[in-house]
Amino acid sequence: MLSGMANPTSGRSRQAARNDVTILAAAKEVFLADKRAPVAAVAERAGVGISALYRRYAGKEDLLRRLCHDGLLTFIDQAERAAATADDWAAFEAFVHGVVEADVHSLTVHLAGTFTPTEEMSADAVRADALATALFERARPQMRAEAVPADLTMLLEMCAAVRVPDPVRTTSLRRRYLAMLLDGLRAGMALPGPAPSWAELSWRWLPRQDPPV
Amino acid sequence: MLSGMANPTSGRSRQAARNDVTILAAAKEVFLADKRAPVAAVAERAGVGISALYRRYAGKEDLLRRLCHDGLLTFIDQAERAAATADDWAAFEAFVHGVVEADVHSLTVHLAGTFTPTEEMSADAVRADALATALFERARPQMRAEAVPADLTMLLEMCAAVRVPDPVRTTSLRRRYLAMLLDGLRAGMALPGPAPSWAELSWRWLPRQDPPV
DNA sequence: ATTGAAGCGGAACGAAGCATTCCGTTCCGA
DNA sequence: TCGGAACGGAATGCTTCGTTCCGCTTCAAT
Repeated sequence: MLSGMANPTSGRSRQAARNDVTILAAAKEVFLADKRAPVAAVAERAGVGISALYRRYAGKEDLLRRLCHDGLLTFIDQAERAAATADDWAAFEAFVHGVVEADVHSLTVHLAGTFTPTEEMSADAVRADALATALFERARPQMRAEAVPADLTMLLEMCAAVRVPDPVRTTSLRRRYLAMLLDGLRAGMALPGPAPSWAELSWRWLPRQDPPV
Repeated sequence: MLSGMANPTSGRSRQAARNDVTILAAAKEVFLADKRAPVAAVAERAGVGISALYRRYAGKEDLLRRLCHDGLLTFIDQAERAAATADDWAAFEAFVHGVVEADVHSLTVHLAGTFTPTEEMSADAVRADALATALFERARPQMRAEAVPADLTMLLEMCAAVRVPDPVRTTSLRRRYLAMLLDGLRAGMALPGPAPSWAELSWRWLPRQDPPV
């Protein structure tokens, strides 16, 4: 085995390695558009057969879990990068922008509940929450008085609801309404009703079969 | 036929008339929670058999259409009531509050596309849009410069995305974030990217089978 | 050249889920 | 007493999907 794997663009294992990322990217696209999409749709989008997919993942749930975990890691990454920014509000803003841009929210929250989470995932979720809360707290002095960290979750949720057929336009529009939301987060009169508690939002992570819209 | 229908709370036709509203209310609840819910779920929620439902509607699509049309009429009604308010911003605010409170948005936009609309529905949709735009225009002087009527659609969309298992709490939280959104609609610096056009938002009314999450 | 197996495509299979129909029953109203 | 409106719910037939299986291709080591 002189070469190990000789040709960089050819060879069986090269193709296989490329399929790894292709399938994952296809899965992200497909499940972002429809979280209930069939597995076959992912394979079709990736331009591979179903076997290529089942060779890599034990089943649909396994793929979903991987996708969700990847999103969670992106979330954490964005938080850590943004935390380096000196200005408190700028750091918070950079973080939220990064999360919205990457469309991470749909991958985590919307897919959560469709599989039983790993312990590692749960730990990462806690870590992600801690990082996000820290960023929020830094920026809080510049927000209206009633703002709480749980509001961040809902802001992201609302941004994820902005969706048109064209993905590029979707991103553009999300920027628009994120700006509005952040402006609303900073100024205004007293907000009606009690703020959301963490408990009220954590139901998303519980296993469920029902498809809320 | 002395009595016509004697006992007000009993009698076959009385029960039937009551089922009319019961089924419609059940359908609203069920399809609000999951627009892809099976017809049987509606019957179960209403506490009736499936026949009782199929006696009233030609099929699932028929029921969906009816539900959507009802929502559209509620939307129009809210707009007309709000239009009577003298203060321009107060009128707009009352309208949006009313629509969010009634959770009309999910009934119209989210259900649109799951059936072929009636001509009457299309006409009502145009009428609804005109009324909403008028309300918007009246309040526009108090908004940030770039605001356009299409923004209203997205604001409602974002409010509809606020959802927790408890319906009462959902309404409460929507009030909270609607307040934030309206504050953001009024003040702030320049918004990024072009505003949405009507054409970009009208795709929702086109027949489709895909379930965008 | 041979060959063993990794990778793979896609048909086939079996389990669900669901809209709709059908039939037997109940009970109002004359 | 009786016709039939209204109904409950099982039965039907179809579609959708996750998963498995079989045979083919391709690569690398011999």
